[in-house]
Amino acid sequence: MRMGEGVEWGIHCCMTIGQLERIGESPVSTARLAERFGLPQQYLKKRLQALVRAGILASVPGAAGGFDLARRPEQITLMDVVAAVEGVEYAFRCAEIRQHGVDATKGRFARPCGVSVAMRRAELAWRRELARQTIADLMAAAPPEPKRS
Amino acid sequence: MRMGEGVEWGIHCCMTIGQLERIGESPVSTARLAERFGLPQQYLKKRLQALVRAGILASVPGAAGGFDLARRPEQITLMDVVAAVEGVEYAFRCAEIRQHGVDATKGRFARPCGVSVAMRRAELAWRRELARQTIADLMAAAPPEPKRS
DNA sequence: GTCAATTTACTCGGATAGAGTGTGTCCGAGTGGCGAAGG
DNA sequence: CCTTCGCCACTCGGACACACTCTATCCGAGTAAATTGAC
Repeated sequence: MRMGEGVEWGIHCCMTIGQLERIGESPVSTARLAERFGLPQQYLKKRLQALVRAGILASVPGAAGGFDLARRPEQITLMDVVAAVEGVEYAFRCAEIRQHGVDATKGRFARPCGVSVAMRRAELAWRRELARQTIADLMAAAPPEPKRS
Repeated sequence: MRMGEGVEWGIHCCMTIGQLERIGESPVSTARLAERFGLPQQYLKKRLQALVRAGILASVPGAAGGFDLARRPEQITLMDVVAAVEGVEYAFRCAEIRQHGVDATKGRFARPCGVSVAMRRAELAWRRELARQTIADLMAAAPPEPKRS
């Protein structure tokens, strides 16, 4: 199992945008973010669009455009960013293979699949922990952003 | 993010092998497991080999061969199976993009990346929950295995 | 009838093709800033 | 000097190729059981 790198990009970009917004340098263009992190500019933009659709970032078109935080950093959790980039589906998808076999006697599987329940419980713990941390928390722990070069 | 279906297969197969072992029908061949779940036999075998390498299953070659549980069901956690099939690496891999940019002033990033810490904390919660459940637990909650057809 | 060697059929194990998802790049539409011309 | 119009450069947005991982399949090596023959 592997999480796309877009998650790391999204979180760091949200943090940077929040920090730059605080010192009045917003909106922030993808060019600046890409330079800041050494990332492919076009692809980064594509990924940030997903955050816009999810209502985490707000895009500002035009000459001095860029991206702003759509909500206050305290109200953006890591879970929000992960869901926006990776999707809201569960990583474990129960295909109900227990009913596909020849022994799938009627009524044997009325109860929900125990495997699915166990896996979902673990993922819920994961999501709960992600939802506990906000962008603001990470901003507070990160080193301050230097002025524009 | 998406978990491979091999995880579901592996867990269900471990449960079935454990149940059949209990009534003296072991080892269990991949042919029987594939028929039981309606899965491609060859590919299922390939996936179970990963469980053998991880020390979860034991392969018995020969005419009446198949797979056995290498440990007691109480000592096989869902975390073991997931790690065997999906790998032990963390889903979130910190690429340290914060140091790749132009502003990577020396010493600014002496502390570990907060993003990495937060994501790892969430994954640890996930793994903890997976390690809490064993194959034996799921076997107890599942319907009993019918005799060989 | 018993034993042993041989055959046989079944198993696992790893190496080989095909599809789906994620990654990376491109070009077009739209908007705000800037400059020049006119009043 | 101020206002207004037009141009332009910069931005976002979505559509188009490439690479990699996951999925699926095939064939070969090895082993235990079953068979057959001799004793």
